[in-house]
Amino acid sequence: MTEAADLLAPQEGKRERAKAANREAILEAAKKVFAQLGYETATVRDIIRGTELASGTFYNYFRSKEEVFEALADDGARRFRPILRAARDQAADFEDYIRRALIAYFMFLRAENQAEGRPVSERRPHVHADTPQAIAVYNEVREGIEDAIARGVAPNVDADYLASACIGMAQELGAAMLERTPPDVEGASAFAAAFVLGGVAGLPRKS
Amino acid sequence: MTEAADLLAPQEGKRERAKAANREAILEAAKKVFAQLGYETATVRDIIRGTELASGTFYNYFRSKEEVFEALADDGARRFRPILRAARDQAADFEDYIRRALIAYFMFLRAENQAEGRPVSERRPHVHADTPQAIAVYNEVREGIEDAIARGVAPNVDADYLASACIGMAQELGAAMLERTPPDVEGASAFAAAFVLGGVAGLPRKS
Amino acid sequence: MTEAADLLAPQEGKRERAKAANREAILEAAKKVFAQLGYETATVRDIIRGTELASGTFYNYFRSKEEVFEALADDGARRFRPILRAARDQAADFEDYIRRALIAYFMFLRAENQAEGRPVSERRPHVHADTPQAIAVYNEVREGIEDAIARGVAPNVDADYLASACIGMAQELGAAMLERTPPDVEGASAFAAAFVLGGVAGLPRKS
Amino acid sequence: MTEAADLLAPQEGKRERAKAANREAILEAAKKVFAQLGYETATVRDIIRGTELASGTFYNYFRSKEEVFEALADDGARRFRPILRAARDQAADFEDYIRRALIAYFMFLRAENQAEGRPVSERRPHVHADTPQAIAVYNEVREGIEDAIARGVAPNVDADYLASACIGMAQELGAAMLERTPPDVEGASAFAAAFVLGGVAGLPRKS
DNA sequence: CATGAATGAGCATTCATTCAT
DNA sequence: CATGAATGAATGCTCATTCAT
Repeated sequence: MTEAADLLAPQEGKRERAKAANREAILEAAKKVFAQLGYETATVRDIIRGTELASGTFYNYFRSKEEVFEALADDGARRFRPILRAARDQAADFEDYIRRALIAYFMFLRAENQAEGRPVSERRPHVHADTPQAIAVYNEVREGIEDAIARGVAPNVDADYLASACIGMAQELGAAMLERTPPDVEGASAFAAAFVLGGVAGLPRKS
Repeated sequence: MTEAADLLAPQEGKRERAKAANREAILEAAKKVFAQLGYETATVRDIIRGTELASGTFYNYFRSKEEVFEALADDGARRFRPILRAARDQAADFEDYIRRALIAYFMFLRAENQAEGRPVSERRPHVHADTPQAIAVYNEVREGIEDAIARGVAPNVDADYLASACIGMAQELGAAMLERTPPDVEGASAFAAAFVLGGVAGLPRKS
Repeated sequence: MTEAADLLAPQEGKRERAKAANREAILEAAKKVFAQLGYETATVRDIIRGTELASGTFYNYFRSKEEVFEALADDGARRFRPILRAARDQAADFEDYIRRALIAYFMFLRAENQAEGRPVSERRPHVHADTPQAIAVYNEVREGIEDAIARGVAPNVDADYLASACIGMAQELGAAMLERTPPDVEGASAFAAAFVLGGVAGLPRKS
Repeated sequence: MTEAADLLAPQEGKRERAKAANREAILEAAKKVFAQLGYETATVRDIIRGTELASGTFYNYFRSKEEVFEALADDGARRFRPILRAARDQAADFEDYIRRALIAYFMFLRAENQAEGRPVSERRPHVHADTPQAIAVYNEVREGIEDAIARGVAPNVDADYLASACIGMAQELGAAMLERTPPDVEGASAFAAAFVLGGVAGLPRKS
């Protein structure tokens, strides 16, 4: 506000830096907590317990658990969208697009989960990842597929069903991939692409 | 309650029958409650509220919410397994098996969910069905597929990946199906079968 | 429910008795707490701290602080109304009615507050009693006065103003009375009656 | 910090003026907030939100919510006392004094509350105004009455009771007046004066 | 065995107050 | 002095679970 002060004071911004760091700390903690406990089970207290902050401080940054969740989802979407977009732009044809998209997806998945995942043996067996990023990516991919069909670059099949099928497959395959050490993005991508392309080929065209 | 039985049955077994009836009532209520509220959101109180029993009585039958959940899952599995088994036994070949299994799966899904579903618009978008039965069936199907590959009736591909892919696809497709009114088991089954069979055909054989 | 058992079991009802006792304990504690701290300042925890019950137990009896408050107010009203009614029915004329009503009011006040009042030296100086009973009685009295004017037994003056004036006077006078030891109901009643009757006599009649 | 500047200081006083302005801003905001929310419900945050200052700044001027409240009360008293004093000095006799004092009181009340009042329908029915000024005036008036009796210009009645009666009446009548639009100071004053004078006339003299 | 009141840990959230900047 | 982020105690309330009846 006072410019004179600004000139003298490069140390101004310490507060801003702390603020950003705290926000990041909360998001980081929330990411872990959501991954380990799931959205419903996770509590705001679990999240702040994962930081060095006090309970009230959480509310200086987010108004609720829901809001952190959305911030995280936005973040995931923001980072994944351009990747998927690039895949689409560079793709020669539908087959190429599928291949690129799947590689992008599995790479993203590995990147996001390299930190630490849910303990291998779940309490709730095999209920799907409801982490914010997963959901964001989920939606992104679904749109991509529906869009491809709408634009006619993909065969004219039931778009909703196809998107669901691909998404479900990729999601579950992703989980399987992540359980291998190291997660073989290559193998999973190749498998998924072949499966989808073969699958689409076998599908009945819509009237 | 069942008068005929009462007539035949001096009073012996009255307790047993009451016990069984109570247990059944709890399971029935739990099924509805899980379907409507989801596992996490549902409370033990929600469940007993769905019966005519007192809260404490719940604990004479189950030690916790988790335990009812598992009982329900076991129940689902117990009822689905023979159906799947029959599909396998009657199947002429792999293609036929897949078709039958998928039809069985989607029919089971519809049957389980026809009662009353979660309000259409979820709070958390597209987090998977976490009803006990779905999970049970999930595992059943996975075993079926892995078994088929192991027995050589299915092409020699990565079993884990294939099972995951099929399961994920079927699960998500099932969700999409249930959102159509009425749920078209036929369409979904046909779609899924074509997709899987095409997909398998496109898959690289393992060395 | 089982009548036979009922016959055998005079000890049945232990639970009911405990329940009633607890309810009473909460009301009793709430009465003290509201009197000492005021409605706003008082917390549910303050109330249960005044009993031997656990925090959650409060909610088996009342849904909120507001609800205890109302129960207390209802209670006060229920006990005061017949007294006031009797005063009215037995009164020979308006003067007699006022006298009786005021005596009834001050007696009720003494009875309610004989237990223990707010510490003489308040933190918030002289903000009026917002105890449930006081409010209940307040409303009762106001209605009595307005009714008397409406029925023509009282001089035709501004009813709203008169009720307010009487109420305010009685309230404050009551507080003053309670600070004398022992509270002289007689003196206060006589003073108040004379004041009101003289006051009414001096009032301008409405057109 | 700049003491030197202060000593030399053409610009001297800038700080003081800012300080005074801030203090005033807080008091002004507090007045509104207390009037709208009531003392208990109002929070320090509500108050500073009504200024352009930062939360911490509040504590450079007042140590707590309680302290602002008292400052406001002092302020009210400081402004009302001379008015009441003037009424006394100009009064020809006791009757005149009462009349003038009540007019002064109701005018002051209207002036203080003309800005914006609490929403008409209170949550808690008819708990008295707990604004600081009202309390200050309350005390001022009480002293005035007790003083008058002590000085013998008023009839020799129970001073404590008379003060209480008048105060209570005026307070409640004031509330009733404020609920009329526009608040008729004239009518209320006339009513109150007639009531009090008549009332006093009817009172038993002390031995 | 059924009952349902009691329990108390736990949760989300608010708020007065402090203190580094 | 002003600032506003951090703090953590306190609050209302829920809920799984226990246990006397």
